[in-house]
Amino acid sequence: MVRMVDVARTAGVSTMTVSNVINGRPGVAADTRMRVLAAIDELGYQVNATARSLRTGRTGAIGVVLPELDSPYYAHLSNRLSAAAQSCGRHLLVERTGGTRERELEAISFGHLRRYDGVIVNLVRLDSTDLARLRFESPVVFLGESPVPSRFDHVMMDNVGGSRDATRHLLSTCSRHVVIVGGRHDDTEDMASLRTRGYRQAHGDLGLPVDEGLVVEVRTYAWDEGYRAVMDLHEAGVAFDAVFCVTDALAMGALRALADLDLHVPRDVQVIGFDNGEEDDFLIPRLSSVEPGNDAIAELVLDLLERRIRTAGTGDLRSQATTTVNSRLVLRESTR
Amino acid sequence: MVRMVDVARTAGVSTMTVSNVINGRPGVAADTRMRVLAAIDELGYQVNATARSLRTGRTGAIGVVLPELDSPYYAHLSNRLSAAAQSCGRHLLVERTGGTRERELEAISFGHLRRYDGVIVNLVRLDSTDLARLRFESPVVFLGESPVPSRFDHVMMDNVGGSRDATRHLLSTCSRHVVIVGGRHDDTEDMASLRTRGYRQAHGDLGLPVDEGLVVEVRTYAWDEGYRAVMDLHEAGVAFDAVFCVTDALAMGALRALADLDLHVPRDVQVIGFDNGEEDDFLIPRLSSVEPGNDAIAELVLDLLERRIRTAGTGDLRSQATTTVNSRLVLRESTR
DNA sequence: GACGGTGCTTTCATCGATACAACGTCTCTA
DNA sequence: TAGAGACGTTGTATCGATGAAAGCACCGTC
Repeated sequence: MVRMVDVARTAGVSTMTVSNVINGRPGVAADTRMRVLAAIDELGYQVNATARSLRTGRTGAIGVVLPELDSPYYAHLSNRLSAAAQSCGRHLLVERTGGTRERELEAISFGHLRRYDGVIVNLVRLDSTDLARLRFESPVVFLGESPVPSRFDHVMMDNVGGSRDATRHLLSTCSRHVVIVGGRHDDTEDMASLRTRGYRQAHGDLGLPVDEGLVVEVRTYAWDEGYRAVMDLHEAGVAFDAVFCVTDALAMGALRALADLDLHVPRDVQVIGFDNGEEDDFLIPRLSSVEPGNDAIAELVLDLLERRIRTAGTGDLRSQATTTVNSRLVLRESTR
Repeated sequence: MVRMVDVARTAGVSTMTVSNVINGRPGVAADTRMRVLAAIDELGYQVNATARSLRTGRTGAIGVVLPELDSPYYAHLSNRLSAAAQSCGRHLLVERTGGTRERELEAISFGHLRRYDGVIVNLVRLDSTDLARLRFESPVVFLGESPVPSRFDHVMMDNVGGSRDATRHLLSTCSRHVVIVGGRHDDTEDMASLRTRGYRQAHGDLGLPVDEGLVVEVRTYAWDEGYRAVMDLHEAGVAFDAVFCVTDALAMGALRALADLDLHVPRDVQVIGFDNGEEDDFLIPRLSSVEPGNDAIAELVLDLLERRIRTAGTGDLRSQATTTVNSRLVLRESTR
């Protein structure tokens, strides 16, 4: 284990000088710098990030806490964030909670947050009261649907608006029995409820009643549940001529089920997803979807976090707010 | 900032006793333990992971270094690893290199590896000579195709065998002009070359020549390139009756292109992918694919890493080896 | 020759948790 | 009653880098 003091001895200087060279601080004579660099090279020295971090209180890393890593939405999100962070010279680490309360609590625990200079958190289980008693040192930006206390930065997509647009499109193109896969019967503040709210609003706007039999709840938001939902409806003899799925993965499952039932999309049944994943353009038929402003979200989140990190400790917290990013309906082949 | 010494003062003991309580070490009287726990609770104390890590040399985290996070394969892999690591009580962090040489080098640098107790690395740009001059303190397990010096643990899938099986299936079901999308004309040791090798072997086994015009190179392994490859072939007037894609994403693009060309799968053209992603079962048609043993790989990698971590520093390195996990062809609707 | 300034380098305390060795107290045995 | 051993606790050095402040040359100026 070669330490800074070893480099210093080899170069015939003090550790402070080595530190100055490493951190590019001024006030080191050119030849001294050369000697130090040579010693570093010779000994193969590398800074001990842990020691540095203990001393400075900074880690040089930012964290991203997500429920899952394999759903297309989170996969794209983490990739986007990572690429963006990289381009502004930051190290980004992704971790997964599995969507459990216990691990979400741990992820936002004081001790855990301190591992990073800043953290981006997407919670799905915790609610405002869980967050209320948190004392933060670490800059945090929240992402996602769960409401957070107003003193925190929070970026969310326009779940209600996006769903309303999607549902309205289905209703205005002569579909009369629009299923929502991944909807909720009760109205809380999670993703499913918000998207269902938009679905209800679209019906209300057009003076149409919502048939609760067309609101299908799911256990997960993955492919198989979308498939199962459509199959179950069909077996139960429920008539429908459009399906709005609250995620693209559900929509993929729904498309597959409709194909198995020999129902043509979009002629017999229209389908719209949510997330506008890159793969939507390659499905058969190409999937219409709500684009929640993915790029804008990633950029905004990093921007807010960067600002928090800069102003950390100054007590300057004027900018906290929940920002809602506009969504946009992208129509492809699965709709008329 | 509440420190251990604050807890100690409040509880009227020394920091060592607090440390013993926190780390569940024996030799603390029951009532002392109670007082310490009460003090911890009262002050809201949380261990400073950085300081602990500096002292012990352990971080409690293991790292996963991947080229991308949004390709279905890596997304599933990271999710699997994370879930498995969690179930054996370890904290897992994922980072992305973007597939650049520079960032891959940084990721396996001595200083960077020390951030973790152990690291799982999937490289795509570096070769054996880059790795040759590395001195590791940190336990590392390599994943993926690039060959690594024999002193390291390395888990890879059976790229050649899987591709051979896939190609053989296509050839033995009366396809005579099998395209490989994502193939390579020259033979190196990267993923594309290995999978092309299997493709060539299958031809050789049956005494058939390989038409280099059917070996299509790609820039990335994502959807759009699969689409483009098939479209280009068609526009060039190349005749083919089967497509083997070296990743599932490419295959999705290929399926989409074939649909646009009004070619029926599998009647006119058969398609096989590679990776056996969960979404394959929901594509139209359901995609036949090579299952590379994803679960086995994740389990094996963590197991090897765990062993490395345990034996770290003991100089006990007998177990290094390249392990190849068996692959298996999963036939669905895109093949006859 | 004394003085002040500048440019470079060193000294030393510090960050917070851990582990070794030592210590005092108590109990048990010879 | 001395000696050994177990038990619980404490003092202190340590991990490796950092930063404030002090020290030391060296130069030009009056």
